[in-house]
Amino acid sequence: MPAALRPLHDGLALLALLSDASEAQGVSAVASRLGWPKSRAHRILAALVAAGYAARDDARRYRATPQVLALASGVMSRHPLRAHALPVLRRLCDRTGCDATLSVLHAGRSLAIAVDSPAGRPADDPFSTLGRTSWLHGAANGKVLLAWLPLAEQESLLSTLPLPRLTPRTITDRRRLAAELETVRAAGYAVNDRENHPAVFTVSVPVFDGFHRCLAALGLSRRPDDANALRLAEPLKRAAAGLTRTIAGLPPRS
Amino acid sequence: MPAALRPLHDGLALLALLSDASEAQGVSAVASRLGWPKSRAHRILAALVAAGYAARDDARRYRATPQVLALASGVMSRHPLRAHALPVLRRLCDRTGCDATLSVLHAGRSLAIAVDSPAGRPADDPFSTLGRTSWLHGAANGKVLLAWLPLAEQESLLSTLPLPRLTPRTITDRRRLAAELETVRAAGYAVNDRENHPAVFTVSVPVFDGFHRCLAALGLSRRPDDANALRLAEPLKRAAAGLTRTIAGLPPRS
DNA sequence: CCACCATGTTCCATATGGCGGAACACAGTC
DNA sequence: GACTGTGTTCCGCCATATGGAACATGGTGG
Repeated sequence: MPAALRPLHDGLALLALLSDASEAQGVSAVASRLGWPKSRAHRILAALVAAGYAARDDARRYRATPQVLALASGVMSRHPLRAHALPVLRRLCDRTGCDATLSVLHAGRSLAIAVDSPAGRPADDPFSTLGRTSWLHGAANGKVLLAWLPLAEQESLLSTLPLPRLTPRTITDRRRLAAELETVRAAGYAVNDRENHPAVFTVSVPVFDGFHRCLAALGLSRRPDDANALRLAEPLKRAAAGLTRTIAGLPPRS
Repeated sequence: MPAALRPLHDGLALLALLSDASEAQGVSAVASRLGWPKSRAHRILAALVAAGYAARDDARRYRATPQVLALASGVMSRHPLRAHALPVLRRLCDRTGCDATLSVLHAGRSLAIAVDSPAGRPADDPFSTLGRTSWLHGAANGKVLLAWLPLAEQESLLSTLPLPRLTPRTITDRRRLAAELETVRAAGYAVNDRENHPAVFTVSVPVFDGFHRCLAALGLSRRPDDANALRLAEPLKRAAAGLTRTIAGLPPRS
């Protein structure tokens, strides 16, 4: 039953494209990227502008307006995990000098719902951006989310997910990935050493709810040099345990 | 030329509604809030779910998913002002113990594009949420944005904006508001003393680009008790001046 | 200077697919 | 068991999205 409410579907796709694009996009660029006829791209861009979610440059190129933030504000302020995690992230990255990211599983990817970086420095880790998603097999947070997933879902994901090679070190073999997840579960934390970006090393631990279901993954990222997993893993585990304790009393949330 | 691309328009409206709503909404609730027939609400909700931006509860009620964050991530990470402002916000709120908010003018409202609160405490100010918008006449940031607007636009806004009473102290008279803006320009900062929310006191200063155009407003919020505007205004002014200096070399941005 | 290409915009006959009222199903309540 | 509130499905009508082609526009290079 595809092709339902096509204007809506297309509009959201276009908005996502604009949001992702680093530069303003023209009608033709949009049309070719999405495989649309120009007239459609034009029509939908005009509608997005009319709705205030996109703006047209002097050069007739389009970008997303800050109004899209309004769409996200509710989710950001309302998510209970996020609210409780923010102070924890702050302390973690101030103490370790790393970028801290809290991610949840969404649509087969790892989605960052809370982020912080050390005082006085913008985020280093290119994946440490609110709302940014990563491949599960490449990111430490992704491995954690995968490792503590109920078996049925884990197997289903493991067999259907594509495992593209993101860097030379990415795990692209399903058997090796399964073995890695075993290791992760045993150790209680996951490591990503330049497996999804050549300049990022991450350690991640799970955050549970009251029923020991893994709700999220909490990760610390730094440059790969002299990285010492254990040094990061211990404070991380303690922080996650604290979060788990705080969350345990709260109602669950998708 | 209204009523163009209605499914898109409606879908965005619905998504905004879901995002704003504090609780999950049922089909009927949505329909009545937007004045739609139930069938339309149902159809569009289904489409949003199919697109992954909404999720259906066990109780058949709908909420926005974290995927909407993905729409905002680009805008957040790409906005140059925001990137440079984040460390400044961090220092400000750690030193003063207040919530810090950077806002821009968007569609006749003040829109928060960067936010921070002191370490170890969630945000106090209910308006200190990324993407949240406020009335220009009630918020300190809004007054600043209004006060340094080019005269033509300022007058146009001043004469068209409704000035609803938000608290007993809100300025609802256009003449008084104009006088207040005069004062703000003269002082170099704006104050909002429970004019917006009974428990919020805010001081705000402008951030300029290289041509002395006011790009944004930088505000500090705290509880109204023992608030001392001058104590906050001075460090604020210094921080904003620093930001202005940093920004001056950067290309302008809507 | 003009031919050229790529881009943005407008137009239009067609039929796709959104439309909403009404009928249906399902709970929970008095 | 009648009732009121949900959410869901159905269907004939016709609004309106569709995309190709024609029309602008403007920058580039021969």
